[in-house]
Amino acid sequence: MDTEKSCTITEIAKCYHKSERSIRIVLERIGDKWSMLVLLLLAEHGTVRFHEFDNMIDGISQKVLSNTLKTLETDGLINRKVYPVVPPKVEYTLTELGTGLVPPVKTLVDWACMHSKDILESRQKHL
Amino acid sequence: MDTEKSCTITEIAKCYHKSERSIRIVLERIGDKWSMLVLLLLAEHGTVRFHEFDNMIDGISQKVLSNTLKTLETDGLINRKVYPVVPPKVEYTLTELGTGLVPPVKTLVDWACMHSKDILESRQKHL
DNA sequence: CAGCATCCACGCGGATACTG
DNA sequence: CAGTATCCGCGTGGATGCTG
Repeated sequence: MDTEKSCTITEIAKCYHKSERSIRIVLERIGDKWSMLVLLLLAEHGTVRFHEFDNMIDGISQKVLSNTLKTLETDGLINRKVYPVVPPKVEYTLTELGTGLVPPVKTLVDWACMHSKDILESRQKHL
Repeated sequence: MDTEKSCTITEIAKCYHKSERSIRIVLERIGDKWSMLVLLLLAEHGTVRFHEFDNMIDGISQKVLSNTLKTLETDGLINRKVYPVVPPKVEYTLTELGTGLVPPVKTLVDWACMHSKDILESRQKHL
């Protein structure tokens, strides 16, 4: 019943507030501050370690990075591979599912880049 | 300097935390609870009035709907047309900019519909 | 190195009541 | 009809310090 074959927006609107809806999950993941950035960095670099994320992403804290990675893993979008060595080594990669999400997200980001001026101008006007 | 022609993710990662970045603005808009639903409903219905949104969208409050519409207007994604009659009549439509955002978002929503099972299963596993 | 623990501030979203 | 006004709870994100 929650297979969500009914993908007309009008249908979705009637149960959108139920937080279990996967559409909400995906959109929330996209909207949370860092998830999509992590996803796209993985798409660009293939394999990334924790401290590499920390270096690449300016302004993120370790806790938030940790949470972001954990949630992405829970949602099946990234893999976490731990090497049993000292000092510890952990590598993150995209899953197949995560890889599939990259193109649509990239399209969106490209759109944002192209129309940044329009949006910022509109904001200026309405200030 | 904030023209954001540099659209490699690695570049974006270095200034992503600055909230003025339009990429963040767009992703936030997508991530906030109702904006994309409103956008897609407009894409499906063309013109929608305030109380029609209220009826179509289950679980939204008037205040939140009002805020959502206001922000979308500020960002230049929707138009607000007021008819000077009693009782008041206000119609919302997509702008050109907003119309352009629809296809990428729709792609994302379709992806979410198609892979909802995968995500929910993965969540189950990791609970 | 790759994190967890703790504490805190802020803002979003929700509920309810009121108005031009 | 199409909103505003007010109040409130909660969760996200941030800062700092500690650990296997």
